[in-house]
Amino acid sequence: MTQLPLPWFARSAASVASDLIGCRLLVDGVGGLVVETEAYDRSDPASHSFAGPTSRNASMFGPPGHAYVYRSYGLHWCMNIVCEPGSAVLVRALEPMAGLDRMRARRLTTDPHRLCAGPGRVCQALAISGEHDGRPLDRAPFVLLARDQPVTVMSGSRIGITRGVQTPWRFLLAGSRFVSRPLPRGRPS
DNA sequence: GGATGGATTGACT
DNA sequence: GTCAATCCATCCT
Repeated sequence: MTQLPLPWFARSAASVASDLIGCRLLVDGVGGLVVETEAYDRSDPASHSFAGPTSRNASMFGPPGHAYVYRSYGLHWCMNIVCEPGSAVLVRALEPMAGLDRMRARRLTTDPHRLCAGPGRVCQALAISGEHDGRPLDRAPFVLLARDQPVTVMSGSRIGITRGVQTPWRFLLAGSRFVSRPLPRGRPS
């Protein structure tokens, strides 16, 4: 079990997003396998960083390997991991592995496939909020471990955006039933 | 100063 | 399938 060092994130978000599939993310001992991510970068019209730094997205322009946590639709939290400046990877789904009891209590559901399937659900299950914005992923309460076995990564179009729709920067663990939505039938985009 | 819409989710028809 | 919840950046007047 190897903790990913912060410089590991100092490269393109798409590259990090693909390599994060199969890694393990824990917050205070609660978490699991990363099975779904999306990449966003400075040149991407769908990205919060597209129009430059603001108070909300300041962490996206901070050091790599730190969290960028923002509020979505006024009520949910979404967690990203910062890569090269102005780019980040959105953590969209985990396969629950540790702290299932705490996840169930926070999420008010017992279905293991609904505990961490979606960016808002991941943050609720792991109790991630604005307090974690800007904090480094190599220190408590975070633990982020490298893959301990090889994985097959699939890619497709990102979810819930209106611009940059064609960019295939959503990454999934092949065959996982813990993703927020399956890839469309047929050839991946 | 006000209106609009979003990297979402859960409840409901 | 539709809709409301509700924060904040952006765009308009």
